[in-house]
Amino acid sequence: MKRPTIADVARHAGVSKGAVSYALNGQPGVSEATRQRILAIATEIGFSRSNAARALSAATAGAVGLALCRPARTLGIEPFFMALISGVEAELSARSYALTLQVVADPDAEIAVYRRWWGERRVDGVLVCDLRTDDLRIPALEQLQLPAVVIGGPGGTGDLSSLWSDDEAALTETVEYLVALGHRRIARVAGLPDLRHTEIRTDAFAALCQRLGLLDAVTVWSDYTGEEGGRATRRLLSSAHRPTAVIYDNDVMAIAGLSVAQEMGLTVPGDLSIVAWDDSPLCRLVHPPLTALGRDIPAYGAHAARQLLAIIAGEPASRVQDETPQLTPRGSTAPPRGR
Amino acid sequence: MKRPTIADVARHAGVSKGAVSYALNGQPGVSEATRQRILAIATEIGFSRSNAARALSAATAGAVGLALCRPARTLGIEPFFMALISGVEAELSARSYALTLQVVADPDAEIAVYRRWWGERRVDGVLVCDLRTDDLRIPALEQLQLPAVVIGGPGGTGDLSSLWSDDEAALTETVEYLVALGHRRIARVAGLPDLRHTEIRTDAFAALCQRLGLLDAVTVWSDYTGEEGGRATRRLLSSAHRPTAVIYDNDVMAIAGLSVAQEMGLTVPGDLSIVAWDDSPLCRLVHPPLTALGRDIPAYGAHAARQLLAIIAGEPASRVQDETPQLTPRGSTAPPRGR
DNA sequence: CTGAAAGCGCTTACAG
DNA sequence: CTGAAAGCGCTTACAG
Repeated sequence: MKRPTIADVARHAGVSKGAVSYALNGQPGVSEATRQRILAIATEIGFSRSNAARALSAATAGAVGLALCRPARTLGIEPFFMALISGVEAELSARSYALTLQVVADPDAEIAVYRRWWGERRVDGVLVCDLRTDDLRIPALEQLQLPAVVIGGPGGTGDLSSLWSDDEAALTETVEYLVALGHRRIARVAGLPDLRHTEIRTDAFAALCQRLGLLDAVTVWSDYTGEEGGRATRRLLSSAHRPTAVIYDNDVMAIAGLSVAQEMGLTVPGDLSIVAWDDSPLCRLVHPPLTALGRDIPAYGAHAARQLLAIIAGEPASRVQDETPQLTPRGSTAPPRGR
Repeated sequence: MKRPTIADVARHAGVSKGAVSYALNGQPGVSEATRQRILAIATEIGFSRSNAARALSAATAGAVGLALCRPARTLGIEPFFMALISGVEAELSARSYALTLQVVADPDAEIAVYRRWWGERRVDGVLVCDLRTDDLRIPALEQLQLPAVVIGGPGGTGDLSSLWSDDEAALTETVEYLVALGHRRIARVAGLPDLRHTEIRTDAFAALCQRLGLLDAVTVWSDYTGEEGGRATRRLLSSAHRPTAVIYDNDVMAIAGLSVAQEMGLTVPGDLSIVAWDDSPLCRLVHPPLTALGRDIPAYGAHAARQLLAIIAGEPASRVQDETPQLTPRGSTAPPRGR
């Protein structure tokens, strides 16, 4: 099939190519009547604007980039990313932007991808995930002046726009809930230690437990995989003063922790209460269903996308706090059985 | 930052823009020495080719499209898609192709996306998932003459290329294994009934069970969600002649089934054996770990991507049978407890 | 093996 | 409000 071009529309409408372009872009330069006629003809002959030509002359790619920098095995299993992507994508496609996705091995490779995207004019901006402490991607993006929204923070995002949720508040709510149930020995299985939000949660947990006088509070680090989450749980439950409640930094590790508890002959929630961060359908899949900290992740992604499109449109950088995760109590938490 | 263009490289190298283009594309027209010199200069001044300009003049988008047509809630939770995407992406980025992702609501919307991508010259080809019976996307893509690889089959893919795994063989291996363990009442919780691979599995299951004289063999349909998988399991386990083994069409439903069995006071594998299709880390997360039919899904995605790139490069359509899923026995299957 | 030039399909100042 | 024209940064026949 031969694709119609703007010249075909112009010929059919009896106007110049320029007029068609103005009509298509909703810009002044054509009368409303002419605009409508041009648009109708464009639809009629099945015209779509060539993205390449538009990208070249208008210096806009019509696409937004997302580089995902976790090992493939972690990526696949956490529902978080797919949920985020679906939200991002919904917002982008409503505004006729495409989403370009790339999986990278490490932050250096990710920076290389940003440079290439910038050089190739592949994307008009990027969404940055998994903010780290002293994240080298931030100065790299600042230097490229590539529009970007960092999904993470607050803090550590330089002059770039950012979007985050109040993990400190969510953690506080969770710990206070567990304390109200009667727990005094609470542990936490954290995600990768150099991620900024892990750091925020760890600091908040330490400070809060000290304030509440929970001396046995301990954080152990993991990598978000079920394997590591299970191992960490096994270690925790084997210690002399084993915790009566564990907070996990993601759903997958929490489910692995539940299995380990069952395997060690402990009942949940009788012997051990479990809370999962990042509520997902997985949490309702297991028995007992997991108490979890949830938020609307597709909406989170949609907000980030909208924020990025605003910056691409020329608005100044912004820092936005999104919805705070809410605790949904389910069957995995209860008062500790008296011992 | 000002982006260097091909003209800058040409000036630095003291050659014409055409020569730089030939050097970049590895085409005859420049001597090997000149090519090396041009490439070195390009790297030195940080040149990347504008994708827009290349797309416009070479009539190639440098991108491949993937439209995902499941509701967001199913998408996020099944590890399958992320694993597939990571494999696709690895293959594409190794050949400097980008992956354009779009989430769509239904097959009609998906066809509209293909038309738009074609009209905008956004992608050079597409990967088609979730092949259905009488799939309208097939004639639409044939009409557009948009290069495509259908991940699914065999059959029902018209003149398009396709890639599939032998689900009939995998199902047969599984049923024979369960029968060897002593199971006679085997049920199957299937995915969406209008998906081609569900149909293939259902037909194979019915034929095989009849051949083996398993008269209670029953297939119930579901939608891949844990919720529906759990409901189907509850129904099966409440029937007078409840099955002693259930085969699930995905990992998520199998885990939900396990929870339901536990909730109903049945032990797995003592009272009920469970097999999950699409082995994933989730299957090893639960207790007992699930016996599962697995294959290398990133490799599957990579193969599909490679096949598509070959077609884009002008090779004829091909139909390829990929690796057959392998059964990995774990703790969720055993001989049925005598009753 | 190399250079000059047309052309891909748009957008956008610039005249009218 | 509209038209003619330059230009975006490449690729690719076409001459030399």
